[in-house]
Amino acid sequence: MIKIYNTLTRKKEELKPINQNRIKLFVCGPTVYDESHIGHARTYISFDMITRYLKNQGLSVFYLQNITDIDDKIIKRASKLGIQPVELARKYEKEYLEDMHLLGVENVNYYARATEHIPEIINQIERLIANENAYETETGVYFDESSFQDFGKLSRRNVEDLNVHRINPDNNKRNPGDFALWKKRDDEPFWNSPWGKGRPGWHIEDTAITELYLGPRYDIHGGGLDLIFPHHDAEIAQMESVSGEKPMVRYWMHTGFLNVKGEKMSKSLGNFLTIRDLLQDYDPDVFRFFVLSTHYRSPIDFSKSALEQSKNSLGRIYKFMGQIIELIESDLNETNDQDENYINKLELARNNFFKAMDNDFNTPEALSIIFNFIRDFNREINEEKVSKSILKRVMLFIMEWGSIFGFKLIGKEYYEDKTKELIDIITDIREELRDRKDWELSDLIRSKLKDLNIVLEDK
RNA sequence: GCCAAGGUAGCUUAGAGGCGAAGCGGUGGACUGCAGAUCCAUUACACGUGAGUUCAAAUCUCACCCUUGGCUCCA
Repeated sequence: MIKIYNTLTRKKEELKPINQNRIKLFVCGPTVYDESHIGHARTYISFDMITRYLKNQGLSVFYLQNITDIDDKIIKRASKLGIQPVELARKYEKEYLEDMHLLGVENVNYYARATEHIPEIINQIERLIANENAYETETGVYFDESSFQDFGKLSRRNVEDLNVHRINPDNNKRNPGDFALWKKRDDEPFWNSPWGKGRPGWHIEDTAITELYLGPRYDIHGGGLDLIFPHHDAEIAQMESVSGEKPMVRYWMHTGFLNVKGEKMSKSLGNFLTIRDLLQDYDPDVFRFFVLSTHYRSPIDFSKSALEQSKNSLGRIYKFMGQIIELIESDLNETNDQDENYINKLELARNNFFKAMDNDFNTPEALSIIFNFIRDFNREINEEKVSKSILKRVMLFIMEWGSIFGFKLIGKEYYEDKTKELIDIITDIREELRDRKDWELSDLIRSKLKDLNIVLEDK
């Protein structure tokens, strides 16, 4: 039984799909105006793991993500660079997808661009106006917060608070908390609409897209903690007003922030790190392990030393796997009289592992079970009590872990490229040999290196 | 001000009333020609502070201290 922490109820609830064993999942995608950063990576790695686990548990998942490819930031940046907004958006969308691929995020079934769903957006706004949930002003079309009783139910804010802290009141709006569905603009990229030229507001693309592909009600909606308010509250208001059905989403899932040295990562603080910067220095798997070694809802503090720790921890698992494979390829007995005992131990560990994952995807606890298991089995292996058939089962268990956490444990060497350092060591040793006038061995080294197209030229 | 999340060994993190957890790191030992890997032991008064409830509190209650975040750009 999988339990999920639902932001809406602030409780863990049993996952019950709306439709048999199918899960419809939507996660808010990025606004593609710049390179993606490691905070994005944290969120999308988390939902990738979640999707992998749901699939492992026999659920059929349709994972949809939007791409916000039109908004103020894109337009501003593009005009600064003297290029078309669409050009900028496509460039960063491409980089985003490449980054995700490198990080092993590969379970999104469909990416939906906002600009390719303008008719659906307009149609949804028209229905909101018809329902008297929205109204038109000189500057655009706005959602009327007072028309939706549950407004703010996800973030648990009340409307009065929202109105007090409004920064720039727009006098055309009925309530300060009303948000734009359609912005009337004709000096920027625009689309024609019943309200003239303009472009969509921030929140409407998601509900237009999810209504099209997932319907008015679906299972899980995810995103970063920072989207709860106002974005997800706005989505609920829009969709539940349009359809009259509720809840729009059964389970709201939010990932915690990634901080750097205890502070929020931001460009102004100078602690901003893009995925590309990160991957200059670290293996994607190491970052992935780092992310999954903290619960997805907890804040996670990024630092070089934390990544070093992750690298060593992950290395332990890779080494164990290497050892297992080596033994399976050895001439060990296929079975022995201890097998039953080990099958029981293995099953116990496996059950505990799944129990941890069932509990709101508790990857840190699941990892601690894996490490305990590895220690115990290392001990047994040292004492040479384990047969080949057991080792094969162990291998399958670790690989199952790998498939859920997103690590390819086979066919991937776990070491850094130290070629340059290695050559330095070899040439140093050869220099030592030459000093000793061991011409035979130093010539042999030179010729062996030449076979590898590495040419040494002595002065 | 309002609303959240959090403070657990040197570090990174789980746990949520009852045998002191996992990894990383440090130290010692076993194994090894040496090293590594691995194992064992050890390092640790482990639970922000002060009260309370309870046979029993890191876990529940209250108060307080501290950190971080959100409060219409945000993953």
